[in-house]
Amino acid sequence: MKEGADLLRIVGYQVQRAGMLMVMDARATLAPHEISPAKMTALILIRDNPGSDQTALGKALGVNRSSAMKLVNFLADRNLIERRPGRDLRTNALHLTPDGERQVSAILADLRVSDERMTAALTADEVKTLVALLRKLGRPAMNGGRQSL
Amino acid sequence: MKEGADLLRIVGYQVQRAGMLMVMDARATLAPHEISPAKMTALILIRDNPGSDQTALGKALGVNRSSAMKLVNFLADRNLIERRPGRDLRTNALHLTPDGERQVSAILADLRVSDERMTAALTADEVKTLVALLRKLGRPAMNGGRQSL
DNA sequence: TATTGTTATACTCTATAACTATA
DNA sequence: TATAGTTATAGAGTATAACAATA
Repeated sequence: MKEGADLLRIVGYQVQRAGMLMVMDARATLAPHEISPAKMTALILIRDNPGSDQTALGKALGVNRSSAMKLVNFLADRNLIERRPGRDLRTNALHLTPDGERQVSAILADLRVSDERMTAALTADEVKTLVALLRKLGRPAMNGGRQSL
Repeated sequence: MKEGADLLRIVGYQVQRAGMLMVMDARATLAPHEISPAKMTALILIRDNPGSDQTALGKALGVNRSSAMKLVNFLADRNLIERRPGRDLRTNALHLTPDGERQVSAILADLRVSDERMTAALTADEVKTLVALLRKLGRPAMNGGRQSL
């Protein structure tokens, strides 16, 4: 099936479709570790932001509190992370366990293999450009702070 | 929450995250039409590939036959598309109805507004570059047809 | 034998709403 | 009043497995 002129021009479709292909490969690659790409992302975010609470994790992942709960439960049940007392009595401070630290490195190695396979058609410069452009999406246009009409 | 060095480098994460932001905006924009971004994609694909069968539609969308069935049922129930006799007695040929043709144009207008809002920070050239790079993902590296070691 | 459509079923992911403890 | 965590429930979306009809 061919993508017509409209689909070729809708950036959201192109981004979403490429993302789907990348995630499908990542999912298959991570399957032996019994962890999904989204859960691996959560694990990495907790590692890089130790002491964060569940609500902040959810916001970073684009899901709500109760969905974040499920991710945290999954990771905690597998002893990859633990809930420690947070800044007040309502909040949990999320941290990787020693076992989590060890496993995240191993899984990350496999994830990088998948990522490099899927980006093999791009030069290093192209990858840099791609990521820079992706990170501009969903943000207001830059025009020196002046108000546009 | 901050994206650490690993997440910044994993292209699949960046693509998937940007795609999520784009799709979230598209979903909210299309909500009044009571159609999801994925279903709208299916509708556009059928319009641009009239006479295709359900299996081909599924492959184009990255889902299997039974999932494609649900999409086709949804669109057919709303009289946006119809199943006509296909190239043999097993297959359906999918076509937009006159009503579907009318509606797809209206929905597309709204979808473009969302897409342009989310890409407002990029120049026209940057959008072209972004789409070109996205379309290289998930394909083997180009090296003039010569075999790499 | 293989393919297409179809159906039933189950699983994953997510959201909503309500509740509690705390702020 | 507002916020964090929690729980139960429901709704999408998808996959698997089976079957009938056709190739």
